[in-house]
Amino acid sequence: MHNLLDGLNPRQHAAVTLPHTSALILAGAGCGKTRVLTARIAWLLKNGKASSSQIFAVTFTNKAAKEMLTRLSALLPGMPHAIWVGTFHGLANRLLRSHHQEAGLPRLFQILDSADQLSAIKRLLKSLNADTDRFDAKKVQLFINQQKEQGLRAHHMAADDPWTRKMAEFYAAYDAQCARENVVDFAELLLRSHELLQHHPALREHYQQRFRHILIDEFQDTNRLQYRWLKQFAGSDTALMAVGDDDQSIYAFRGAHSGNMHEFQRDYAGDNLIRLEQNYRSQGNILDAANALISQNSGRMGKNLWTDAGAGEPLYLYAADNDQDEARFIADKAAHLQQQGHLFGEMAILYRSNAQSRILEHTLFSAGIPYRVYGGLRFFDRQEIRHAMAYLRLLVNPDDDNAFLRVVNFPTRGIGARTLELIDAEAQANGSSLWQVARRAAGKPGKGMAGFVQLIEQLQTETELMSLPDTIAHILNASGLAAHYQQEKEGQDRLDNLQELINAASVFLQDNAESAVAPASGSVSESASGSASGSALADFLAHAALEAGHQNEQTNDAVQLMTVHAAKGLEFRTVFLSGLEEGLFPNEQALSGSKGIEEERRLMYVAITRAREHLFLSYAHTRLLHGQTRYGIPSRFLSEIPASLMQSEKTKNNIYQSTKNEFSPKISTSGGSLSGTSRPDTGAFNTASANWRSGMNVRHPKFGLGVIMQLEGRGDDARAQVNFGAVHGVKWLALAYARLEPV
DNA sequence: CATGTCTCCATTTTT
DNA sequence: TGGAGACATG
Repeated sequence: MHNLLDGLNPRQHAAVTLPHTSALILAGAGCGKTRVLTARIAWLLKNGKASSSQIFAVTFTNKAAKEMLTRLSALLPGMPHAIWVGTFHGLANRLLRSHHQEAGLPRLFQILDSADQLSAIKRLLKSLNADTDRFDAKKVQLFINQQKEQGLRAHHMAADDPWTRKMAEFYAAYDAQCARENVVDFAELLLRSHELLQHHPALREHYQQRFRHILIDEFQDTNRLQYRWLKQFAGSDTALMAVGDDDQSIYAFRGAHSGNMHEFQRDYAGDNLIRLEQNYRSQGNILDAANALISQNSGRMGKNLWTDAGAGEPLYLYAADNDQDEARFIADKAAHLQQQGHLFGEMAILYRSNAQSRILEHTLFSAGIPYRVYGGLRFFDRQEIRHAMAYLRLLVNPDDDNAFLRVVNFPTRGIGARTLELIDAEAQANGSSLWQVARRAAGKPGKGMAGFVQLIEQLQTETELMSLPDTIAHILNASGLAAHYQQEKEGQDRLDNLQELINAASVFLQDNAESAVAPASGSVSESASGSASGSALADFLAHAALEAGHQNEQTNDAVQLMTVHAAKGLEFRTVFLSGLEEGLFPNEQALSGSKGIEEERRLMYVAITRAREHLFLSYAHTRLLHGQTRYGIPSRFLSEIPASLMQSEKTKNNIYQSTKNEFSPKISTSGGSLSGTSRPDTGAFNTASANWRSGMNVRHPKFGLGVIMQLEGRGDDARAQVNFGAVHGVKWLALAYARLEPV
C-alpha cells in the first residue's frame, strides 16, 4: 500500500485518495493520468473503500482498457474479481448479453463493424430502389450513426423537410433489417443498452446500487449518448471520477463533445476539480511552446503545464524548399541522432494526413532507415480474415445476410448474380433472410446453392463438439478457403494470416478461461465469465468485432510514422512534426466553422506534447499534392510559438546540405512571417501572363504578403490564386484589377 | 466470372 | 499522383 502512493505528487495524491465524492480530474498531457486512475482503483480496493464488484471503469480503446488491467494486476496481488473494466462498447455488449431478453435481442446477436454496417446499408438502399446519387450509402451511414449518438430513433426525427424524411425512412428500414438479421452496430450497442436501463427501472437501480465508483478515462472524447449512458449507472451514492483534458479534445469531428466536462462539473463534480499540471515527459522549452500555443484557444478550462526538468534543447524549425527536401532533412537528422546513440524506435515522424507519409517512407527507405507506419489495415479487416469470420458467423447465425453474401460464392461455386437476385427478391417478399430462402429453394435453382446450404449445415453439425481453433481450421478446409489461397500466387501471406486467426482463437480461449477479468468484451454473463452461454464461438465473434486487433507489435528498432491523431497518448524522445503549412496543418477543410481552427490547434498541441527531448518542426515551400505542385506558406501555428524557443534553418533553393553544420542556425525567422525568399523554379504553370508565376511571392495592398499558388486564364481573364496566410486565407484575384506586386 | 479500363476523388478515426 | 469503385469486355 505504501508503494501504491509512493512517488505521487501532492495533486496526484489528492486525486487518488479522494473521499467518496465525485470529481473532475483535469489531467494535462504527460502528467500521469493513467497512473492516477489505476492507483485510485487500487487504493479503493486495498483500503476496503470498495469491493471489486463495485467498480465500473470505462475507457475508449481496448488498448487503454488492457493497460489499466495490466497496471492493476501489478498493483494488486490477486487480480480482482468481477470488476467491470472495459470500453464503452465492450461494457455495453456485456450488458446486452446479460439482459438480451429485456433488451429485445436474440441470445446470440452479432456485432456489425463499420464496414459491415456500410455494406448492410448499401444492400438496404438497393432493395429500396433508392436514388443512390442523392442518397449515398456513406451519407446514410453517417446520418444513422449521428442520430443514434444523439440518442434518437427514427420515429424521433422531425419530418420537416423531405430529405430528413427520406433519411428517417432509411433509418427505420435499416433498424428493421438489423432486427431481422440479428445484428447490432456499434452505436446501437450503446443506444440499446441505454434504452434497456431507461425502460427497466429495477435493472437500473440494481446497477446503480452495485456500482459505487465510476471512473472514466479520456472524458473529453465522450459523445452525448455516452455521457447519458454513464449517468444511468450512477445512483445517489455513486462517486464518479472523470479524467480528461479539454485541450486534447481532437475528435469533435466524430461527435465527441468536450462540453461534457462542463456538464459533468455541473452534474456531479462541483468544486471538486483537481488539475494535474506537473509534466513528467517533456523538457521546458517544449512545454513552453505547447502552453503558448494552446493559450490562443478560447473557453479552455485552463491549465499550465510545468516541469522540474530543465529547459532542454530549443525547438528546431526547418524551412524546406519542397517535400522531398523536408523528408531528406528528417531522414538525415534521424540517422544523425542514431549515430549519437538514439534508437530509431525512440523517434516518431508525425503528419496531419496519411497522404504525407508516402514521400517520407520513400526517403527513409532509400536512406536505409528502418521505419514502421501506423494505421494500416488491421488484422480483422483483412479480406481473408473477413471471409473466414463470415463462415463462422453463419454457423452461429445463418440469418446474417452480410455474412451470407460475402461467402455464398467465395470460393466460387457457381452461384451468380442471377441466382442471388432471385433469392433476394423472394426474401424481400417474405421478409425473411436470404439463408431461409436459400435453404427452402436449395433443390430448385442450381446445384450450387444446394451445395452451399449443405456445406453450412454440415459444418454446423461437424463443429458442434469441436474446440474453437479446431472449428476454424475445419472450416478453412471444408469451405475451400484454404485451397483457394493455396492456389493463389501471392496467397502465402493470406494463409499465414488465417493460421494466425487460429492462433488468435487459442489465445482467446486461454485468456477467457484463466481470468475472471478479461476485458468486458469477452464475457457473456454478468457474474460468471467465460462462456456461460455455451458458445465460445459467439464470444469470439464479439471479441473480433469489438477489437479489430492491433498489428503485430514488432519491437524492431524502427522510426515510427503516424498521424498526429494516432500519436495521442504516446510519447517519443524525438518527434519530427512535418508539413506545417497553411492548408495542411491547420488543414483547410477543417477550418470551416469557427471552432475548426481551435480543434486544429489542439491537434498541434497534442503533437508538440508527444516529444520528450527533441522537437523538429518543418514545412515545405513546395509540395506535390494530388499530383500538382502546391505552394505553401508556414503554418500560423509556428507564429504562435515564441521565437525565442526555436532555432531555425532554411535551405537556399533546393540545395540541402546534409553535412555537419546543419545544427547551426543560419537564418533566424520566427515562424509565420511571410519572409520566404525562395522561388522554386519547378512546376510553374505557364498559363497566365508571363509576368506571373506560381510560387512567386507577392504583395497586395490590402491583404499583404502572399504566395501565388495557381494561375488560370490569359489576358484580361487571367486570375491568380494567392495564399495570404492565416489572416486573409486563400483568394482568387483577377490580375487585371488586383494591384499585386511581385516581392 | 475474371480482368482490364475509366472516372472521380481526394482530413483526422475508435468501436 | 494513385486508389477505389463503376463499368465494359474477353
